[in-house]
Amino acid sequence: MRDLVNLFKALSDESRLRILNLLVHTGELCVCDIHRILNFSQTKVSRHLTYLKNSGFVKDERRGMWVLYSLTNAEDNAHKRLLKELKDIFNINQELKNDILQFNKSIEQGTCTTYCTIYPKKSKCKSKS
Amino acid sequence: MRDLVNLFKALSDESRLRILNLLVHTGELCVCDIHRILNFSQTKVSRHLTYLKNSGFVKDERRGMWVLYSLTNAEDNAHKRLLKELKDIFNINQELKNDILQFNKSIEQGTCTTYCTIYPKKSKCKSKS
DNA sequence: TTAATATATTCGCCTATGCGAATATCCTTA
DNA sequence: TAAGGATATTCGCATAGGCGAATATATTAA
Repeated sequence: MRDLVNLFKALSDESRLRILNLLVHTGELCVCDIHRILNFSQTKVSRHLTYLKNSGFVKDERRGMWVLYSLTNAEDNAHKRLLKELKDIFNINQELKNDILQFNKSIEQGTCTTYCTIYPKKSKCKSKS
Repeated sequence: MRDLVNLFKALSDESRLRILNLLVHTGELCVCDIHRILNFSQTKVSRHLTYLKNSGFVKDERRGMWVLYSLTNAEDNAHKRLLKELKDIFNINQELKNDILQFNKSIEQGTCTTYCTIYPKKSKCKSKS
């Protein structure tokens, strides 16, 4: 029960939903990419990522200088269901589409650290979506 | 976006989830039934019902002395999806089952105002679930 | 009109949490 | 080891929201 409430709490913030939307779409991103794409202060991004990590929605992995964040594999049943639904809800949300456009721009302009510097080979993969 | 966040905020509290679970299961209940079944103070029940009403999850209807609360018909797409998922999540949650047991007890003992006093004819219907 | 029951609201208090600014820490490279 | 970029944490402040106690309001019945 407490876990369930905490899942909803993690989703109760517009900044966190926008971050999750980006991670759902891209697979993984470093902090500075989220910072640039959403135009959030670095502190703000880091704080919300910590919150999402504690809630179990995301995990982090250090890659040299950078820390990459991505969605966790939901083991809990409620988590699994919510995540699935969340993806659909993101898909039908107009406002969130703009964030994806900003991500695409960062790929085209070569400013996306995750896919242009850390994983340059994956950068082309982006055209698939 | 703000609407979506507000839906999640409404679900970010254990008391509200327990109230919603009861309403999902029973269809509608008056404030005093929720008060007795969940053993919440009357103030607490009223406060959370007001919150749920403002968030769009429930509606109220005065019936003489009592005010009956029930789920709204979700018009919004995200609301519709969340509600559907919520019902499944409630179903697989062990802790919430006890609240349903308490409701059943109140039916058997004749202390459920909604189905023994306000709608006595519906009281038998309860055996269907 | 008065009493009783049901419901809503207000008040004071406390905690959670959001924010920016500043600072600390970690990692790489020179 | 020093510099610089990336990330995390701390601090001070403000607001949201949870709670119980008390109070107000609404409705019914006597």
